Amino acid sequence: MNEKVQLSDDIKQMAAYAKAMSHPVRVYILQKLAKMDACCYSGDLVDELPIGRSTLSQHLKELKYAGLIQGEIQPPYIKYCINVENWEKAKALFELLFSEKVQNQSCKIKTLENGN
Amino acid sequence: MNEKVQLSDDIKQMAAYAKAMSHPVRVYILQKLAKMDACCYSGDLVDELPIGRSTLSQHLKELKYAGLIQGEIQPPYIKYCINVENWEKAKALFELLFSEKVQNQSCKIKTLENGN
DNA sequence: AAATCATTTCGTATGTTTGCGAAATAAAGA
DNA sequence: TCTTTATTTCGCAAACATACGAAATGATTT
Repeated sequence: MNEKVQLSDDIKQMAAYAKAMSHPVRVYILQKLAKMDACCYSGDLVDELPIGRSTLSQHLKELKYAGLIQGEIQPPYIKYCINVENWEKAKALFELLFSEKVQNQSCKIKTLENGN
Repeated sequence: MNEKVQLSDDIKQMAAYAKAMSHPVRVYILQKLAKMDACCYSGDLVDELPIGRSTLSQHLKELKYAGLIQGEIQPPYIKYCINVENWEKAKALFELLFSEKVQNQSCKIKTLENGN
């Protein structure tokens, strides 16, 4: 009776990208790298963000792990920038989800408040 | 010397939306609600997803908390659908981030592999 | 009033994330 | 070679996320 669905690779991939973007510091880094259309150093970031070096390093690691950024060792620095290939993949996945033209349905009344 | 930046509300909001989307089950639910352009019941979902009722309920709660869905009590069911207003907000935030035309930079060589 | 149905909340276990400072690494300059 | 600089890894603590089954809720049907 229960036709259990198996969650597709696209869905899992999208969740993984979303997870990488689920922290304000990481959104900030991505925005900065995308906006600059350029690379930047860990040191630049630690100066402007209210977190410690090791914490920033972990956030960068997360973004690398998700594939959204990449780093090139350029002693004595490491230069980070967007991983364009995966960035486009993420873009496509989010665009696809948000492209559905959602309309207000019958359940307009928010009977269940947010946060409860 | 350290001009610490304070993370903007938009960045925090975007991270919150991303967090809500950071689990495959929740992506699946959002996709389904957006695609159907319709509402659905918790019972419909529990039949097709490989998770228990209480776990599903928590995922729905997360999505409600983030504001991406809303539920209308329609005894004996609860009908869920996309919260259009916030959906559009999320869409706009993601579009803005991804709209930056990123190009390959000098750090094309992935010296740091993903996952390490 | 009792049984049923859909869903949520509670309690609990386990695992993951976030943060820090200290130590490690790795390259460059004195 | 010793020191400095940039970054990461380690070890730890606190907080949060995910999952489950059992109990609670709240409305409907018998």
